[in-house]
Amino acid sequence: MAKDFVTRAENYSEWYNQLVVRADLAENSAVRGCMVIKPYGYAIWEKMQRALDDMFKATGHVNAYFPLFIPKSFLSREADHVEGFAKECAVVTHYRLKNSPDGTGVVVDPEAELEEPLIVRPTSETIIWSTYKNWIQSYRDLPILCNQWANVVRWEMRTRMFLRTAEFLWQEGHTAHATREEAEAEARRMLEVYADFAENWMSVPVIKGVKSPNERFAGAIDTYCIEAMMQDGKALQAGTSHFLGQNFAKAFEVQFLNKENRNEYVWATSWGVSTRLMGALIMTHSDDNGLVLPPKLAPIQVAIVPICKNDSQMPELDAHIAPVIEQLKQKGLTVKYDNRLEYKPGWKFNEYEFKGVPVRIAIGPRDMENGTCEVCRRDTLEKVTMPLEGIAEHVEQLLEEIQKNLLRKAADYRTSVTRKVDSWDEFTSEIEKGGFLLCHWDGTTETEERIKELTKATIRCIPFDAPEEEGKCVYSGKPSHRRVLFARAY
RNA sequence: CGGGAUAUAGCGUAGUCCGGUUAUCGCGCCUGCUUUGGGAGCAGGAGGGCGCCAGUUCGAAUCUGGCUAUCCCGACCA
Repeated sequence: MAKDFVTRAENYSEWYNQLVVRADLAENSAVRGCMVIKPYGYAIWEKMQRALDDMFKATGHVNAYFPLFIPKSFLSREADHVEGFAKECAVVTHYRLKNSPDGTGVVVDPEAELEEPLIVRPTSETIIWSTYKNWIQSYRDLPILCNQWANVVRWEMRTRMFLRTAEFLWQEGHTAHATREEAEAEARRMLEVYADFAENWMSVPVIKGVKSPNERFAGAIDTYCIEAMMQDGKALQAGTSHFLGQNFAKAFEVQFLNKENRNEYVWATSWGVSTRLMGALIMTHSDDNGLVLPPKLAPIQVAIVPICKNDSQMPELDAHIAPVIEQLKQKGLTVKYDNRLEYKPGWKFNEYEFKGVPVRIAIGPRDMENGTCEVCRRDTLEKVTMPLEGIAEHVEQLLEEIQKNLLRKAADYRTSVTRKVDSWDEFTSEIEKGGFLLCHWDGTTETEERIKELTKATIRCIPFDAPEEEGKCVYSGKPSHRRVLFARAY
């Protein structure tokens, strides 16, 4: 059968959407801009959640849950915050429907208008800080290190599966601290957690840095971020951590009594990653054969496909393979044994490649005779026939190798599309090729916006590890002390 | 909200310019037999009235008007 999507479309986004659909991850919902995450896709998200949650707990955080609805007045308490989100809010104005007068259905009951409209949270800073006000009186109540797993709604003009949906799942951490230093350190620490997760669980290399003032979160003093590079040369913001200063504490009157018996405003951070990470995962590793998943996040780590001459042989193969499955499970691996008779082996091979299963084992009559099996790794599609003896140990090592290889491959790719650019001519031609451009920038928002206007490139971040280096702004020629990271982004 | 495009079976599509028997083909689905080491073969079968509304006409998937939805490009954004 002809492969019907894998010839990479001219249009990368078409390829991506096809890939998502074919890999059984998600589909568009009947609700505009919303996404149905299918069981296989959700299984990946659950693995991400679990890993992240463990990392949050290990850094002393606890989970809580806050309301979906935010009174309109709360949102407007912090000026920058409301300005940033006002244009994309879903608003609840009524609480009841009634039969329409002409009998053709139901209409909103005009009698049932809310006194104050409710906003479906686009993020929870406001509702949480209105709550923290009640939780905090003295320095003894600090710090508060809370996280919530939730859904949020941002009414985006244009949506895209996993990368920008109207409703999305995420976690948002909201912490409260007694000192500026402690809050800043917290924001930086959580960014490290995200970078660690991206690289060691997702095999997605990221660049850590700070956003330019223009790209800052609405209401933040500083926004730290991790930036990833997708295979089509576009950058993707994969996670953010904000140092909020005392902005929200002031907006919601959250003060604490310090050791000197004086009232002080609380210092805040917030940080979040979303189902967008799944978009990053897909766009970083996938190839024309389908999804490629890092072993640590793959819902199925090993797929075993028995091959037999006829139906009656299957019980014999089942018996032969049962101990192998057992050994693999003993190692804590997730194994899918697919002995369905209605699909042929070739079909199954393709199916598990679509789904990104890291390792596939095939065992047939020939192997039964020889005591062997065929092991195929998804990242390189390399096939090796080897003894069944010790297969569990081998697979365990292979999975680790694949996990590392994916990161290495992605990092090599990123290196190959990252270059230093020093002139405006070069910038305009190089940006067309995609990738990261490391350039000097004069530090002004005017220049940044002008560059965006002319080239669609934005400053992804000012990398933490950018060395001090004298140079001239790639656009204005004004002096600069370090290079910043430019790219076209999702 | 501006520019462009599309809407025919569960999915992907032909037909639309130039109206005319029973709306095309592929995948998938159902039945049977043969198959099973890279998406099996053959035979038979089920399923749609062409996004919605109105109009023109003896006759509309096809022409006209309106509406809706989706996709792409902008503006906006994690």
